[in-house]
Amino acid sequence: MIKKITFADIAKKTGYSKATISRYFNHASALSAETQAVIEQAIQELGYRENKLARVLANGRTEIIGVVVPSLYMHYYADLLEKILLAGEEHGYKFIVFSSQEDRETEHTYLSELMAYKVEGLIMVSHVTPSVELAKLGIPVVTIEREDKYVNSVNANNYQGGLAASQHLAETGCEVLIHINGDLSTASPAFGRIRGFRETVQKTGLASREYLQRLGNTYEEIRDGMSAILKDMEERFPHKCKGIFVSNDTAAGILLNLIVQKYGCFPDEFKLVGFDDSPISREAIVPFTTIRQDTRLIAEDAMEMLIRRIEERKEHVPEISKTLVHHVIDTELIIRDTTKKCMKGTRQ
Amino acid sequence: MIKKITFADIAKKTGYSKATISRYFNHASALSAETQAVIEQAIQELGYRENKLARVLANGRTEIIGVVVPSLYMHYYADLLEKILLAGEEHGYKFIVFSSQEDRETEHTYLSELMAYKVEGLIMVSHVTPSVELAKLGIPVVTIEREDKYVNSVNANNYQGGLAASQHLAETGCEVLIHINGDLSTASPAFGRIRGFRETVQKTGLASREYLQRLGNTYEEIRDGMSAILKDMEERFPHKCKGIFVSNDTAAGILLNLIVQKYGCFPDEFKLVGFDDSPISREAIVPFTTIRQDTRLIAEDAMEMLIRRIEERKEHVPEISKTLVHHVIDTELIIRDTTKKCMKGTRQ
DNA sequence: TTGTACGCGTTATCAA
DNA sequence: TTGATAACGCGTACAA
Repeated sequence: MIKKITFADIAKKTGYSKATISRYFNHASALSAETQAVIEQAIQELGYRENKLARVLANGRTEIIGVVVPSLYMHYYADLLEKILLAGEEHGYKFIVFSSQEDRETEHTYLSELMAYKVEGLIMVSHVTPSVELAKLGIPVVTIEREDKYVNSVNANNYQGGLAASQHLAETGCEVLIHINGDLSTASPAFGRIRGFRETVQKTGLASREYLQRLGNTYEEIRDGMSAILKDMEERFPHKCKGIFVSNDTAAGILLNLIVQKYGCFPDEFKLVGFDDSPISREAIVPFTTIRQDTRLIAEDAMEMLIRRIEERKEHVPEISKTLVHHVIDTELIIRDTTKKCMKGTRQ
Repeated sequence: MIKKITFADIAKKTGYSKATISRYFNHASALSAETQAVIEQAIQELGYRENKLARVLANGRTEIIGVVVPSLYMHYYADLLEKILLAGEEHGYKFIVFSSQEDRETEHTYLSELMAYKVEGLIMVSHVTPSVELAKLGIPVVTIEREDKYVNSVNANNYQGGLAASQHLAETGCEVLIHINGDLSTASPAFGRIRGFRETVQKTGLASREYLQRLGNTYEEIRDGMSAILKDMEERFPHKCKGIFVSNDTAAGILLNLIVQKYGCFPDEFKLVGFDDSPISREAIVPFTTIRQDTRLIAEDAMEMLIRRIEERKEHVPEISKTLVHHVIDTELIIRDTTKKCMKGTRQ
């Protein structure tokens, strides 16, 4: 910044024109070897630093993608963001990142900023802005694990995950299947976990119970909720082998602790499966079974999808493609120590 | 992007000049109320979208700050990044974020990109690029919790944290003080934790032992390391009340689990303090005492420091200020359930 | 209060 | 293979 060396300076020093200097950076092969060497030399001597923003004004390509996450406090989002950044950088994209705290208005401001900076596409992870709004932005958008009616998306196969979790519980010999989840809208991809659970209940004919209620965002809230649920479960299904499928690892971990604290161990009477494969599932006092979402795959797929749209727009006129794509990435059951076969086993 | 409306279009439609349209956005108060209304109207009708990149070319201000974190897998970095984003957005800055995976070369590329995009400043959290390099960039730089000899920085008061942790252990009546940490360079701010520990050992005259070795990055590595350390501690100090200060919560949590798994509870013979106040410290089977780094304060301070430098450069010629500033933010002891007073207590 | 004219650093289009 | 010149969209003296 101290002295801004530009193409003009290099041109003057080398005797070539600005156009040739530009070519050196963009189509070097079109220059004679000698020219390249001369320019290379001058660039070094002058200490030239490229200015990609000026290039943007001239050719329209920012190579910037916008990302909005709901927060980074939750491990899942942080992990996902990291994978998104890595996937995009391989293709030469940079990211302007916003964490919206799930505030609709804030998010609106952020989206305006992103548009003002002419981002070429948007990866939307936050879920407070409806997809209709996103579709209106006029740039390629891919959402991850959120309502996606009017935009492209990549989601985990929540249904399959819910199915795998509950089937696994049934197979361990549980007598009653229990599902703990938030109070989800059916439009949310995560609702698939509930569908998977319900299907298993139907297929197996096992007794069941769903606790669908706001789980809370703080440790204390979640703990109190889990505590009440634990009490209720024990009253309703005493001495039955209870297979519990909790929709996220944080809540699952807290429930696990409540159980271990109460019994001094994780009793055979309980089986537990979480969701996300976040660090706590592995680091818990009893490492617990969970459903892994492959964030790397999800991010790479989203990135590829977005880049494809961006390329399309460059070739086929700026007419935004109206064919929406929704990808679903399979999940994986990670079996750990909370789903050992029931010893009493009336079933099996 | 579909049709790019520019100031020229607004000017044509309203009959005003481009300059006046520009004024509408930058010095609206200098226009008559009527003019403002007319322009406002035209903007709406045309569906104008501002282009902040063109503005950059004209006035040099990108309002973009670069951030490089080592990774987002660790909760501490994700949390810190979130706070940085929030602190900066309040001042109208946007962030291009890179996660370098602690790779020196990758990081070099990222830094070049940031310079090419004319970021106004850099927040550096990753620690593989020495500060001499950072100082050469020619833009304001603030580092957080890393080697900072040649640049401005904000760090947690690691010394105070180490002191508080070990003193607290001493006060609970521990007979031997133990510190587990990585094999740190003395240039690393985190080395202050070791200094704090050592000073407490000297002051109290208690028996002590330091385990300074690579802790590892995976659960398995850390667990194996902790397991060996636990064994060694027990052999060296049988039946003594052991006060253990572990330099991060992940490792502390794993050690805690090993102890609880072995004894079926967290015995009076052990006292434990972690570092970071990451979620695991609260969600562990026995919520454990830890040292909290106020990431919000750290981020806000770093942001303020950086912005100050940026402003300075705008006024006082582009001569980069050579007076370095290093801030230190106090930590806080969070007392939970792993540091209850020793019952046997030969001391106290 | 408003307009004119030029500059910001690069790329694209035509020529040569 | 290279050059001249006009964009790109906005800000800002300077003038009116």
